[in-house]
Amino acid sequence: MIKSEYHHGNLKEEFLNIAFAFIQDEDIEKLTLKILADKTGTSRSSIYRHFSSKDALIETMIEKGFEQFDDFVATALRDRQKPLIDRFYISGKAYIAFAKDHPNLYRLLFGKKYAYIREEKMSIKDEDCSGFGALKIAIEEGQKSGILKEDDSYKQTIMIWSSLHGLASLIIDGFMDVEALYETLYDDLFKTLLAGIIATKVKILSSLPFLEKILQPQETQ
Amino acid sequence: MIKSEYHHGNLKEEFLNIAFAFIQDEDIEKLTLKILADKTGTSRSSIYRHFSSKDALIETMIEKGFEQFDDFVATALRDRQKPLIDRFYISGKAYIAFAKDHPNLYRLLFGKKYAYIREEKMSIKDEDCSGFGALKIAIEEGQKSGILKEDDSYKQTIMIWSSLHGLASLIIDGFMDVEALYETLYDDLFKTLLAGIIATKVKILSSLPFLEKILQPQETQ
DNA sequence: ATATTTATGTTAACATTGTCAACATATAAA
DNA sequence: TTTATATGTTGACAATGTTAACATAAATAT
Repeated sequence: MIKSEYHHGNLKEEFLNIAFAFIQDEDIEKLTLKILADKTGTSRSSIYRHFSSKDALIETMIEKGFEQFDDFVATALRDRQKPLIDRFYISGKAYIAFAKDHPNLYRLLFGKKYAYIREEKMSIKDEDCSGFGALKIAIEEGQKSGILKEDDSYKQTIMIWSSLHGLASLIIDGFMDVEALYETLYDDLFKTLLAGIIATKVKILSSLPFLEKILQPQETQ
Repeated sequence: MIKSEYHHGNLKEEFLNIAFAFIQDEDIEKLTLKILADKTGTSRSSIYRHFSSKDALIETMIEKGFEQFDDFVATALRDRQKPLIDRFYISGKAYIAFAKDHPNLYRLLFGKKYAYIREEKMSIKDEDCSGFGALKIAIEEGQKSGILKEDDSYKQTIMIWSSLHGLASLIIDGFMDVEALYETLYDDLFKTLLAGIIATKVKILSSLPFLEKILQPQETQ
């Protein structure tokens, strides 16, 4: 493929790369077609040869973003080598870390504006590839093995997810000084939520020392 | 005050009223100066006689919005007639209700874009008037009276707030079908969070029947 | 009362935005 | 070699927030 002055050669991917690099630092709202044009050395309207609109580019970003997110968050959940409780802990921490490391992308994925894309990507249908589905499956695994209380797994998944989402959102949206406390907050939240779904009569394994107390059959402290 | 053709008379307030009415149905992003102009029968730039910019109008909305929010959410928290646990329950439910009833306003108040306004309004300084401060005070009240475990009240406040914020956000931002389940979810979340902060050896009062189980000194179930 | 100042609204212009039609050129296919 | 397709440019469009220059009503001073 000869490098020509006129044809760029790989514009579509470069648009996406530039856009992802951009939201690493700035909100997606600030991204303009002019910025994309300038950084690629093309004109403002060249994007329309590759995306039907600016929104279509963003929609593609969201789809790719969810793949990144799901990989990063759900991989630990699926690792059957580790104790289930540890997988929850690690995966939840990865969730927060992802939001902290990519706040603008996280907001894009879980904000209101493009909720319709999320619905497609996170739908229950693809339980094994979405992070949400992976959590639900892990919860069901815990119920079957007796580690977790029998309950509506969908409801429990949402409850845990919502708490993670809340903590992540407060951190990245600059709510008071949550960020300074987030590690302790995460541990506290994890313990509390775990205590809410865990079965009490079963001996449960974890390699995480700080969890020992709640993992022993409960006594009034 | 004579009604003139040229001078409107009460434009500033009317701009705010129209803007609040607008975000009852649509996102703040969709509000334009043209809309404000048309609805008041003035020109697009008349707003600049009352606000230094469009953002300044929105900032005023946020300040007023927080007053609404704090009133709606924190009033129950301060009502010392009721048992403390019930106040938590009612106030948390009001939090969710506010978000559900005014999703665009809620997003405006707790989103990233105008976080700097929130910092002023919610600062620790005015503990008695902000909803956040009221929750913190109520938690401290619970600790002093022995109902709640001794712990860092600021940290606990954030933990509870973040869970509420997470549930509210998932509901209003269209995350799967959370809205359909939210009442059950709220009750479950409340019980779980309460179990995490409650003192176990004290007899605690509530007029809420469904809380009885966790309010009795815990036994393995 | 009259004159002056201040408050409030209008008009016209600006740069910036996303978008599109008409055109241009490079690559691929016939 | 011709034709078709893919990809990029140019120039225009309406809509946006904003500002300067102007207009008029209301408040204040004389």
